[in-house]
Amino acid sequence: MLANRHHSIGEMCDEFAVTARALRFYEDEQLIYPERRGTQRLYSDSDRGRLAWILRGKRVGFSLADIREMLDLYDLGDHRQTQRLVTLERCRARIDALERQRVDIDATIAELNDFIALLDTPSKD
Amino acid sequence: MLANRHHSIGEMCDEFAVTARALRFYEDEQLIYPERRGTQRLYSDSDRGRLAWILRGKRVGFSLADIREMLDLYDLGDHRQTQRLVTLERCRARIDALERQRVDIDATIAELNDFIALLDTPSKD
DNA sequence: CGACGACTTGACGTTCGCGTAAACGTCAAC
DNA sequence: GTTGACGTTTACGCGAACGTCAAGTCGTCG
Repeated sequence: MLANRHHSIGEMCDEFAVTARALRFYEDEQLIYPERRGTQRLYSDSDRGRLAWILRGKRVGFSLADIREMLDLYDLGDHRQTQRLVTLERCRARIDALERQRVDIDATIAELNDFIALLDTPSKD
Repeated sequence: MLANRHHSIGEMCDEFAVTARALRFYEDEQLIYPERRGTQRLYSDSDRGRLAWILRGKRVGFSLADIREMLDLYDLGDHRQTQRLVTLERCRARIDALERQRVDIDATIAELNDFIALLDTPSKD
């Protein structure tokens, strides 16, 4: 495998199916810091790892701000214990939130069914 | 029961637990049309019905635009058959969407659990 | 008369994650 | 030299559902 090569922004876009605009935005938002050769961005394998992290975080519903916080803990020098713990806790909290969402969804479906029933009953006009 | 009385905006706010800003916004968005006495808004019982409709629609996840469309069908002169049918279909579509959301939530929870497992495995640094 | 509270309109601010030009630089290929 | 693909920055826009002033109007109670 070709490790430690540098990738252009276009290559990253292809590989991860994101737009260049998104990558630049993540950089603006301090989520990733590719090197530069002149003005061009050069993404290392480590940057690819961070991006994978970012995209996974997005998939599971974390905000970019949340993701940045967790990524920041990576460079903390305590062998990533803090990052591990914080991320663990965030994941658990997220799972709780999702489970609450599921309950809400079920309740909403029930209310919709009630509504449908109400629409089926003839009204008195 | 005291029917056909008129209610001030403040009374409506208290009864339905919404802000006056929201009620004015719904009016701007053509969801409700209270009468005026001078500049003051007067909400009839029919307006209260519409508002109840609006809030129920919001609870089950319809956008205000969706709700307006459905409310507009009320005044169609076909004894509300069209409204009934359209609303029925929207409700069914909404239920489908919610069920898909629930599937997504379950998948996300699964991915989070995988992630947690991954965090628990010792890494090689 | 004057204060007070409820109400009015108008308009800008908020949150999130980028999209979408505009206008320009850089580099290799032809 | 020129074309084309790719890259760059800056900056405004969007969509949803209101929040939050600002500045004024209206009616009423004492």
